[in-house]
Amino acid sequence: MDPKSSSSISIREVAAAARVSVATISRVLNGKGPIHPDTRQRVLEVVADLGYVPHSGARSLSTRRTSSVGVILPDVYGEFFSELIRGIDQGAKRAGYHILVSGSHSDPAEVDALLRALHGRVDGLIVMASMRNAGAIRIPPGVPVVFLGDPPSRGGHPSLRIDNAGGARAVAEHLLDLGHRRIAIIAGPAENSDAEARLEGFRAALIRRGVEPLPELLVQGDFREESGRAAALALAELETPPTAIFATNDAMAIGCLSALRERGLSVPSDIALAGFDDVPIARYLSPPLTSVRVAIAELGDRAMARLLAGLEGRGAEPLEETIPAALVVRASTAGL
Amino acid sequence: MDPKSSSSISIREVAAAARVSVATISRVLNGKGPIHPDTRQRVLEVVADLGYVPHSGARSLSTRRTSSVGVILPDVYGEFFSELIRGIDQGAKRAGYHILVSGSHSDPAEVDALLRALHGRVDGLIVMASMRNAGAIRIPPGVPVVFLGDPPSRGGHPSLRIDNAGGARAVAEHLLDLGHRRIAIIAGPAENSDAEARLEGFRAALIRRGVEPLPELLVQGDFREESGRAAALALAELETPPTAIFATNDAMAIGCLSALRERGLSVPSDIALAGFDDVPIARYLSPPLTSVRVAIAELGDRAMARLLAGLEGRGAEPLEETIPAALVVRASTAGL
DNA sequence: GCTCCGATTGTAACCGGTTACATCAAGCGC
DNA sequence: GCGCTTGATGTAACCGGTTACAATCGGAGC
Repeated sequence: MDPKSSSSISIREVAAAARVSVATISRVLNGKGPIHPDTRQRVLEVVADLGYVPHSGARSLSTRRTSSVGVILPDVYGEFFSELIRGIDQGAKRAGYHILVSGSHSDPAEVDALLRALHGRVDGLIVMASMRNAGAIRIPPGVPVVFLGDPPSRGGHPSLRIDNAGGARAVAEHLLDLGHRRIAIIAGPAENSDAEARLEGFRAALIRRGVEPLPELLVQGDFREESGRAAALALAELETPPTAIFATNDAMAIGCLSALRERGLSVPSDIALAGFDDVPIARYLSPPLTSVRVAIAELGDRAMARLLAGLEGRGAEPLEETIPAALVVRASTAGL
Repeated sequence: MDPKSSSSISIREVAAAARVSVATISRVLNGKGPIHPDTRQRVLEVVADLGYVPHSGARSLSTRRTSSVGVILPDVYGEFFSELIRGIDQGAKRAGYHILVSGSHSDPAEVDALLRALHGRVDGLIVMASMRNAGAIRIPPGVPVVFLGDPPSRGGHPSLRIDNAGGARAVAEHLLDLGHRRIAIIAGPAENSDAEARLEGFRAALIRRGVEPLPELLVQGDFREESGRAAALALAELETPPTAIFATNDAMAIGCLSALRERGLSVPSDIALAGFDDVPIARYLSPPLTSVRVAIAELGDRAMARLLAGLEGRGAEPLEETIPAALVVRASTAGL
């Protein structure tokens, strides 16, 4: 009723107030060992009275469990990471864990510093290192880690990835089935492994079907709307414009759409357009955008599940796991 | 070169290996107190050799500083929270802090449990509790906290908010200046304080200019695209449809746009449309969407700055701070 | 030569919990 | 009545760092 206004009280003070030992307080609060009902009652009253809250940091030190996991991402910007974090957080909460999130780590050295800072603060790690240079990351031995995205399962750590190639292949086959042969591709950032997998998956599918990808129909983008705009404008300038465009993510597809409309080109009658990611607004564009749906939150959730499995000893199952990507056909690629 | 493969080594083992005391190790690693160059050299070599990484948890216990702050959000879904987290993370990183994020806390009791679990794990908190029932949250005494959004500065904790009312007013005046008088409003979720502030700000501005908001032009939404669609369809059905629509967030405006186009109504010539948030794609819609730009990341950054100020003793300044919201006019509200 | 001082380093208490082990009393079987 | 088991609780070591205070040592000052 009148909690000490001072900073915080320790278990020993509670013990003194309840006229028992610290061990008893600890046991009552953790439901361990036999405790006399009267004692438990008294302890709980004192605890409530003093407004005592155990110091998790101290508890972690002696139990060697922090109940939290570190999440290291290349960035925390945009729809994708938002969903990813949501999935991870969801999985964490279900298991009573907390997540320590850190983003914007372009530099491997920075990631390294972060890993050190996290030592003793987390029980395990979920690391997404999309950039190529990620190979340099040194995971301290003995720490359970789950990788997201590209890095091959280094050091036997499990990894999860999105089926970028499969999704891209589905788009390619869909466009080919519609009769398209002059298909442009807007690639993502060079150092991004998702971007690369999508590009390669798409090209491979074209080739498999006997359609040679044309160099002049490959435009470099950076996954942002503006680069999609620029790409579309460049493609529209060609003497023989493509009949279809595959943007390797939705943001670029959106920029694309905006530019095509400006140019007076109609989608899909003049040019068909497909994206990747199936962001929530894809279906609300006009025309609604054909895209590839990836269960991003599920990716996060699975990652956390894998990590927790590792933490609790029950180990591996398959070392690599792939989250499926499903084609979602909408009006932007309606038949020719 | 051959770090022990075992889990982890302690400072005492390092001390033994370097033939010095633990105090010396600590001093070398933290740059405290005078250390003989030779000693420092030797210690650093041993540390590198053994791959020793200090246990942050233990350090926190004795220094009583965790270098991390808790971030409690009602949800972590969507563009808004993504940006917010980015801003917070950015501010945190600049100051060498980590962030413990937790979302999806609809229930105040849950938040309460979380606060307890975070005790001793974080130095301070950033709490966003948009839901009405948030008043029940009991912040433990002595913990620096910064609130985001609605809650009045309880217990003298500083709070930051977005200038929802101001932004909404700007939209209203813009539409009025364009000559619109029959203006529909798509409200956000009832229990959301941002939604309410936008709604009220808008209505107040209309009234101030002598335009009475009509009940039949007020549609309930939930901040999601689909509710925007539904609202637009309902409004289009009216005998006298509005000449302009203010959607209290962009997601709903996007749904709206999609429905209007489907209905064959042209924006802005048939109906003008404005949103709120200025999400990245707003400018790529067709027509580009008039919206209200909120520096969300800045909100997060400021919140962290305020919290850090509180942590370092240099206290208050104004207790409440408002992040401005600026009208961004685009084609969706071009002149009549 | 002796005292004093600063540089350097060690010792041990402490942060706030958990828990192995010890203690003590009561109940039980014989 | 005695040894043993079981229940309830206390004692103190330990988790892995930090740091106040003490100790040691070489040179400066007198």
